[in-house]
Amino acid sequence: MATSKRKSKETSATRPLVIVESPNKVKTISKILGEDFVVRASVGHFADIPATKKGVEIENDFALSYALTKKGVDVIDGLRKDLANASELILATDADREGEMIAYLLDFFLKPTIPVSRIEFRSITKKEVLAALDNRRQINMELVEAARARRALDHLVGFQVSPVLWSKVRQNLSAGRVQSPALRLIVEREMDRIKFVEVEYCGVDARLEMTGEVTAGLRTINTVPVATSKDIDEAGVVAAPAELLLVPAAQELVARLSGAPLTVADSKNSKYTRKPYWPYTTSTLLQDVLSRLHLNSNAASSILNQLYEKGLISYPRTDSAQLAPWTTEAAREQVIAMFGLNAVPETAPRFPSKKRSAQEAHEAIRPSDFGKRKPAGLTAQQLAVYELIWRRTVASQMLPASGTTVTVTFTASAEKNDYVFTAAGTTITEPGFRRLYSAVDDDEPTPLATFTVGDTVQVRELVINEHITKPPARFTESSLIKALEAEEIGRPSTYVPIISSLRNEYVWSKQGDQALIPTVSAVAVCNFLNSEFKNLMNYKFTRQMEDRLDAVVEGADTYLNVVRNFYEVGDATWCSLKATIDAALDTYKPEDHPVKHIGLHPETGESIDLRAGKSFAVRTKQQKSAKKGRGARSSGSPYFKYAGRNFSVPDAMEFGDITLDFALALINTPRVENRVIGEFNGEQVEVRTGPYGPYIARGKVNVSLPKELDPATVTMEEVLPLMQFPRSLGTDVDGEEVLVKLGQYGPHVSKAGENRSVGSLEIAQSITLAEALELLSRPKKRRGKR
DNA sequence: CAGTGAGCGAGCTTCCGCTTGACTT
Repeated sequence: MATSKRKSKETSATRPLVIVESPNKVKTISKILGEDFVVRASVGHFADIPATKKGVEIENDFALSYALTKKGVDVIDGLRKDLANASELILATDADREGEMIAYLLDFFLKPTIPVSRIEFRSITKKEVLAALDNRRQINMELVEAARARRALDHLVGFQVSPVLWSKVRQNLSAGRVQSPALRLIVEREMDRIKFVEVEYCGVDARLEMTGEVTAGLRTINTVPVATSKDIDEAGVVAAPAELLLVPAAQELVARLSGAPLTVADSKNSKYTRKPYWPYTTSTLLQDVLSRLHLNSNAASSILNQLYEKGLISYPRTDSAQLAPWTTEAAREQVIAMFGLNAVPETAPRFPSKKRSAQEAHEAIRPSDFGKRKPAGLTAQQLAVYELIWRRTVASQMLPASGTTVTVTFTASAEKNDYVFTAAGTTITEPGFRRLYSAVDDDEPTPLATFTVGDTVQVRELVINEHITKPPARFTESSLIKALEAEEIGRPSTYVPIISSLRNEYVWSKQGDQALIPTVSAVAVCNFLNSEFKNLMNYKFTRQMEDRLDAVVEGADTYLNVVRNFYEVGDATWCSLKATIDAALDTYKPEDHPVKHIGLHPETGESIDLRAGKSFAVRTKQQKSAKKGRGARSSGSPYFKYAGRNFSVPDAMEFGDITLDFALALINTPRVENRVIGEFNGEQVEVRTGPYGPYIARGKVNVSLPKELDPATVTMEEVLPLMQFPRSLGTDVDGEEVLVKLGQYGPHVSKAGENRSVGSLEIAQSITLAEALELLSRPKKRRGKR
């Protein structure tokens, strides 16, 4: 009998073709299936509906015509060749709605004449993949219909509502099912911060006279609770029965109580238990990585992908925290090896998603091999992320942390007033999962000394702590992802792109800070959408959509009915999108809706209103991505009008800072006219003021005026040093000229298209050829985020 | 990147969800 190996090669023309989504899965699955199968990848979606209003043919029963994407043409070409030699086609795309759509589109574009079947597996193990092969089915058309409905609905929202923004707010803006509620979260939080009323309050701590540091905090005065931040709301109102303690009263109190001992009135024990954290999903992992490693979400997400490509972790885009049985077992074995048999619970905990929209097509994010504790060849950041994943997954199989929390109550009396202080501490008897993992915001439990009821303790010192209530924190990339996931808005593969997309027009951050600050445009768009598109801005919108799609999957509803109801007819869930759009176009008068009424001019009484930029200035997408574009046009910035003049306000300005004082200062700043200050190399040199401040224009070269120079008085002599650029440093041994230039990204050296930043103008002025060549020989820095 | 929005008007912008690479200074 011929060896099976040779046989399979000879008959390769009849091997089944298995198609998955991720190219990174191909190798693993090939290894499992052996040479009897050919495994290929679709590389995600390879076809889409056109990105125009015609993407959904409303007049034609909302038909969708999918066409191959640029990348998809090559993918399908390759797959066709593989198909020509295949005995059958097995569609093994992800086990979720989009995966079913991709399977359907593969079938649609490949038009196979051989048998076709669909299989699914949630983790790539021999057992599961082989079991899947024995469990063939046909493409589930209900799932496909639901996916089409999702696609159509998103397209309709994006491509019908965005143009309304162009006509009512300003050009170049966008709206979408996911991005618009995300924007609302950020803008609403900003408004909460602006409205926030700060309140000063005090606390009093008694440091007890005993060995070891014990501090008891004042809780009540004559049974009236002393207000803490949690008793004070955003409007500065204190919730009864708590009352504010202010500095003078606190000082009086301290004077009165000074020297008085505290009596131990009560000591209560309660059980302390903390369950292990669930294994990571994309959302929880991104949150943890962002808050621990201080990366932006793009960087974090690419590290996850790198670990995945190296085969060190399971698939990084998942909404499931579930572990496959063998993973659970491997994690438990790891725990037992490290901490003994008693460190694992009798039955392994399970982590089924509580979210209706969860598709759970993959496992939780976990190490591929628990034996790999510190894989070699990783960067410090990659290792740190791997380590987190390893710890969290293994810890998920450990015992809860448990112990006892003691709360001791002390009393003191002075001048007919009764004062109650409390102190609390926790003694851990079983550290459990905490031996491997604790969250960033977990408090470290500390034990409290033992007190006997009836004893008295001397007070070493009474300390007054002054506080001011803090406004709610702005969203960070991390907390935004958390909020989106909580509202079930967006999918694991889109959390990071959504943030990038918001950063395009709607949010910005200060250097070195993670807080997301909305632009003025963001507020304008949010105000408009809140007023005219309440449904879309409802945080429940996506959940409502998912319910409707579920009905399609169950066969209780159809694509046409869902999409038509959404767009044209309206029903119990939705009012017609078309009617809403028409109403907005018809009745919304932008002039009646300033972004903000700044105030009245104190002398003239004239109203000063902030308005979004106008439509005449448009920056094309090509220009945004710094490709060759058409003429230099920029996005209109917000402005206010006063006394017939327009005053622009930077779009990236904190909304709360756009006050009447700010406006008056702008109005009173003398205007600097453009001014020719001299000539250089036969070209006129002019000082101008642009949207980014004053600059020097010479021919086609623009250079920002350094801050220390005043545009009103600056002389040719002062700007002469700026005129020396671009400057030749000479030629390298290979004959290439080396230049120093002032460019869009600052001063840099340049040789044959290679560029390196030189950091400062001073260095640019003094740099030598040798230094420039040294810089150019260094590896390129990765392009950093702003 | 480069304006102090008069008027005219053509032409442009835009979604979410799957995947990887390629990546300015």
